[in-house]
Amino acid sequence: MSFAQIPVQAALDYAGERSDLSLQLAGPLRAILQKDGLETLYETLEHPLLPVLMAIEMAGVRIDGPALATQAQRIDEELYTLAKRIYELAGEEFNINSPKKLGEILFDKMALTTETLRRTSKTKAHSTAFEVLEELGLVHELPRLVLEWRGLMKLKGTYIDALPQLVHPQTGRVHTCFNQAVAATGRLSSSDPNLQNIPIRTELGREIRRAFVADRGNVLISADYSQIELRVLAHMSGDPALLEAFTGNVDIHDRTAMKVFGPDSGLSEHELRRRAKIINYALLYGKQAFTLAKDIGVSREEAQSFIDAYFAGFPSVRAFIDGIIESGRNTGVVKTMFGRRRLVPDLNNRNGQVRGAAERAAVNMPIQGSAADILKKAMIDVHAALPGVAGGRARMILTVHDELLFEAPAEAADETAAAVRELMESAVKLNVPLTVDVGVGENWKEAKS
DNA sequence: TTCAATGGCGCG
DNA sequence: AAAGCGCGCCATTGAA
Repeated sequence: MSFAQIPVQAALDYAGERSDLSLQLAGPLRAILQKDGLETLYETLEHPLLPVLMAIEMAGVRIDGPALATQAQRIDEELYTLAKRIYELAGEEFNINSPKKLGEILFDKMALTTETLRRTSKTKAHSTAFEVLEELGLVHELPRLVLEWRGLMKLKGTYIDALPQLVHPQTGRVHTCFNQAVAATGRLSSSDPNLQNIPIRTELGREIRRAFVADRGNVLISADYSQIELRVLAHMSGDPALLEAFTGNVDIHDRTAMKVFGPDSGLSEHELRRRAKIINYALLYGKQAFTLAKDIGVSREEAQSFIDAYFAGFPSVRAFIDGIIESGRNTGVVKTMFGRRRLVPDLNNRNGQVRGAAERAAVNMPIQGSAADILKKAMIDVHAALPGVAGGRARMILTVHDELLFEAPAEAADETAAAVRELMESAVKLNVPLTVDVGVGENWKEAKS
């Protein structure tokens, strides 16, 4: 959308050139749209979305800089303490941020080993990725400390230190750039800065998210689609059990737990739901028993039996997956509900690894892409309605795949929340209801209730 | 100084 | 790491 990545002088030179090129390209590109049956998608979705994205970018988001600065100090102290201990255990000082140096310490100097050799894909060096350090952590303290150090370092470098520097001097807010033609599935991406990967999963992460705040007198309103990809799956596959669960407002993870683990597995409700959630979101895209076993802490054989039970319980899902791969192999293309296309030539690749990866991507695209289509439609509808809501004082300020974030005067919070929920839930008509969770708060974390 | 490749990891 | 998918950004490394 913006010139975020283009140097100023180049942008000046480029502006005129881009206008001319756009004009030259319009004809040929229109012909391609027509040939591929994409004119409706363009006219009704992508083109109307453009001004919405521009409005969001210009609105920006307010960041509580001092709050982040306070965090930075505390993190620095923890990092210093951790590093000192790591150096003691290693018997020398080294760059913990360098996988190369860390590997030399762990595997050469200390001679730690993993069950099976893990090498990085490009350089065939010893991997020091999370799973490796996690395994090494069972027998030694140092890798555990390195993981802790990495977690702090990641959040500090990527968010705590970086975000305050990106506050625009004129607006006092952070303005991202939404990229409309990057993701292969039709999703939007966000860059400079990326506001679609703000932390939330750890306590420190949640602290960072609390630094995304509303202006004085305003509140933030978060509205996110509940399990939208699974609902899209229910709609597209027509699976009776999935349709029934969503229509009857049954908790989908509990339902999967029942189908996969049975009524008397002996597991706690919480553990059942946790495992079922992983299964729901993973199996659809081809997760293997090997990886599932690691994720939920069971044997490979048990994991395989869960996978078998899942597809036995949702038979149309199996057929849906196979159908996408089959038609993709024949036509070279997979599509979303709205007709968005992704070319998948590698479905016929003779290399099994490459072919397998292509199959998983091909199955993922119609689901992830249809969810993206739906959110885009909702964005257009909501943005069009905002002038009539809360006296036109509510603004859309962010979009994150299945969530929209708004800023509105505190006294208009309820009115705005209700309007947003209604518009999002009725943006698209599926064979299952779309439900939206709405929350209000002074900051983003609080608004996600 | 800048760039690209790499390993690694934040989010949905 | 890869043997769920989709992204973008960080620091390091080596080269230009």
